[in-house]
Amino acid sequence: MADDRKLTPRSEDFAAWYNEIVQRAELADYSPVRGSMVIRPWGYGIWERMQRALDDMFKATGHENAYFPLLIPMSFIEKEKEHVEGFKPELAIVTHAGGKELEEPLLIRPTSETVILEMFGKWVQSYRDLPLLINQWANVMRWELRPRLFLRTAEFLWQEGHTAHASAEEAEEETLRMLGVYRDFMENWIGMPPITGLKSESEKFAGAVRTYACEALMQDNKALQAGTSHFLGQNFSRAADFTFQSEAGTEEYPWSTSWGVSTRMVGGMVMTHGDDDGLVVPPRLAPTQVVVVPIYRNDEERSATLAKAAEVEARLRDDGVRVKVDGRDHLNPGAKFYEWERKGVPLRVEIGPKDLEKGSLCIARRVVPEGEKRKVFPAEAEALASIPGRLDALQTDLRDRAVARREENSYRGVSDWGEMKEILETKGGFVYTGWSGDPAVEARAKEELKATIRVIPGEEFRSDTAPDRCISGEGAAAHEVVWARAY
RNA sequence: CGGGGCGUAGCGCAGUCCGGUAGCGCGCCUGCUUUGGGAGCAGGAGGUCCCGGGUUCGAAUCCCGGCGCCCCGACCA
Repeated sequence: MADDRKLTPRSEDFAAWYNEIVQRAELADYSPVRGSMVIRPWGYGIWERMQRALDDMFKATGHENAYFPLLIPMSFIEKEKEHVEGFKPELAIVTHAGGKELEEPLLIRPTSETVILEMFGKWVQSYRDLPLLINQWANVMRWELRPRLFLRTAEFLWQEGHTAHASAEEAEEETLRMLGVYRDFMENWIGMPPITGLKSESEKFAGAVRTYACEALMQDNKALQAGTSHFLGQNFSRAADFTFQSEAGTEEYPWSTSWGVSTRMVGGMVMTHGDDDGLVVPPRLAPTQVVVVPIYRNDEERSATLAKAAEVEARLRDDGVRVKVDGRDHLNPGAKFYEWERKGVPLRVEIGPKDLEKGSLCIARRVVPEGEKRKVFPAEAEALASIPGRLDALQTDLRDRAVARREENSYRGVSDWGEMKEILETKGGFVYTGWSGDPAVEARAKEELKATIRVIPGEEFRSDTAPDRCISGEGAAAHEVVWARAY
């Protein structure tokens, strides 16, 4: 960077911009262990807001939290053939403990289906014990070859929901319900509107019957898989020899689901809303929604503006606003402005001698509406009263802008391979086409275009006119699919 | 695992080609003056120059061997 106070612009080098913003907004830092990161208070505060909102949504849909162990016996994961095939390359395995080599290696969970279903088997005897609706907040480890802060780290934080049901229909319903919860959360809390749908066979979770996913489009027009919900059929209950007695008296394997979202969503938030000045945190996720900066030239003004700042803080806190006064004396106001803008705090209230004199407050907005100025100067009472509404409006505005950007960069009705190639190699974005269902077409796209089918879109995201031919030119379209380059 | 880049003060870097005992900016500490968009001045603290060997009177610099990190790719339920 020419000026190390400024970020590399997104247009110049999006990856560099992303790395700089994550560190300079103090979201996270590299740790001594390659592939692992330290989540700093500002980043963790955002994750905590995400957790709280999601946890409420899980509880509201009947789930309870539990906690299962970090270490899983090697033999457990080997019980489900596809599962172990899928995960083996990225497992971290503990072979020694207590100064001795272990008889059976223990793996650090990459996900917990195997151990959770094993335990479910001990707890469930009858259909009356079903459904079992469990979630856990945990860390997992997948030894990724190429880590990226938040987007792909060896260790990451997530939640994994695991449920068991007496019927396939009920389990499928649960799978879709949680996909909907994720979508709702991403739209209304992160302001990161995903498209949702089914994964193709080649992209589904190892061991699942069907995988549904939320796919969001980042500002560089690459897709981010932001959450998945799996219908596991009876695969994992069979592997764990988990059975129950049905109402009819027969012994059956339950139908299970699993679903997860992770700290990757923090990366998605960065790449959805951040700009060349820094991070933009949606109000509902911001650990601090309003920062109050006092401005003064002498001790008298200092005490007067600090007193007013405390008053403003108390008033906003009463209104349920997360507010903080930045009373640091060794920084001048400009330095504070830049810092809080870089960290993405939605609103700033500036209080100086002129405001005290006029009985007004300065409200500076992190995101400036088109054609307007950053700062407005309403009378104090009006300013304070307006803040909750301003936060709500920004929350909605961020989402609406993201929806608009997603749609502007979605290309429907593409029927020619060359056209798809042209889009993916230049602008990027979501490309909707027909697909015969032949995996060879996916393989070709991956090789030639570095693109994959992100989802077979759910009904609501499908085009008005269903494509009739496969994008390969060979055969009829079995589905409409969405292609993109992805993280 | 392939390609590229980089390891020198907390951070960002120069110095390395051409060997001579370590420097710049930011940050940090103290004081004074400042404070409405990244303050100024003065004084100050801070370094196994990634590690190990070798060459040399002398190595951040040259030679050999390691290690680590970042980026691009392969891979990524």
